[in-house]
Amino acid sequence: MSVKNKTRYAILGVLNVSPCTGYDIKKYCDKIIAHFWNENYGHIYPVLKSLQEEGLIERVEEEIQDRKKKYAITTKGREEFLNWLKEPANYQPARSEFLLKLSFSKDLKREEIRSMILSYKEDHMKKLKDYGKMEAYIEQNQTTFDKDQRFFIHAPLRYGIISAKSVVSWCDEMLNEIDL
Amino acid sequence: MSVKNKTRYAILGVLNVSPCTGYDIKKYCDKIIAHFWNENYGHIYPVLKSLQEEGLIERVEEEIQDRKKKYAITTKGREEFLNWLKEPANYQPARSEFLLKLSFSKDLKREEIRSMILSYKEDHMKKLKDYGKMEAYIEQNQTTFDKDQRFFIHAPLRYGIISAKSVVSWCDEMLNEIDL
DNA sequence: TTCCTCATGTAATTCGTTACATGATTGC
DNA sequence: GCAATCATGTAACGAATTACATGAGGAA
Repeated sequence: MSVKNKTRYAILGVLNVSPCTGYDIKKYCDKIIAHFWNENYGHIYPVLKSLQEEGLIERVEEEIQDRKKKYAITTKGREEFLNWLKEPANYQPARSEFLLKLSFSKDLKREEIRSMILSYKEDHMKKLKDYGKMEAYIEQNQTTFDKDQRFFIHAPLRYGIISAKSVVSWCDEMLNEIDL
Repeated sequence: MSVKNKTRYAILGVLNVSPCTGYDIKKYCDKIIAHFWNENYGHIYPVLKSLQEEGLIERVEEEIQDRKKKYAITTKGREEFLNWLKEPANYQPARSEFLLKLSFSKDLKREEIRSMILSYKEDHMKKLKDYGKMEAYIEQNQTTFDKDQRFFIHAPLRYGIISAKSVVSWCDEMLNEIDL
């Protein structure tokens, strides 16, 4: 178990949806789950290799003609994946560079702090806009996804929306307070 | 610049408040900023050493009698720290193990998903309770902190409260939706 | 023919956590 | 005398990012 980590399960999870290549996995991360997960090639390929060595995934050779390496999850892999799913999610120690800066900002000018919060607010409003687009897309293509599928795409998205909204309202509260 | 990272600035930030030891820095992290930042000894001590080598901090020998190593930020260190403060906070790629699991949970029973969300809700309600206590403490000891100080402690705390509340309401929304 | 996307991988480095190791001091 | 806290550090490991390296195929 040379490389054992979160990536491991992210990969198994994607392969549990459907067999695909390392490249596809990266795309899935960037397109579908980007707002709460990220992966990079430098990690995907080595983990893919070690998962195969452990027998949790296997090569699928449809047409061996090309250089693509398509993988599928094995029974053993599915078992390990489901076990992981059922475990409670690990507590993740928070690390917000923004809050760290803010909490240390006593020596900055009021105006600098204002603009710091303002730009943070804008970032989150932009996020909100993106999420809105995604949500609209899911709504419009209701027929594409069945009700179950929709929940698993929609739920994390709602999470993003609600969180971003709460950040925006926090920003407003702080911008107000800072002028007093 | 052997060890250059966030820890670097977290340490400079704490030392910019007041000179202290590595041990004190750890305590500050655990007590004051734990809800949005964490550090561990294994990282603090080496970084402390390299910051000293770079001349950003220096030893303070009050009474050399004891084994304590008290550090203070230097002018050079303060300069670098303020420069960092003024830069916009780096975008941090999100990684939520909980959302990753949820989005991959299509093969779990509805009841399992319910309890997954429920326990997540409880975690955040507990957080909320802790934040409430801290907030009350600050309110009660208003005289201890001047208005400026209060803002920099209170603002991140409010952030935590607002965020946790939004998570709780998301959980309720999802628990409701899952039964439909 | 040039650029973009597809596609796979390695190496170097940095970053962060955990375990290990040690010992003084303080309060009960 | 014992436990808890104070106090400092190293080593090993594991995780994650970035840079590097390569090349095919298709579109403009």
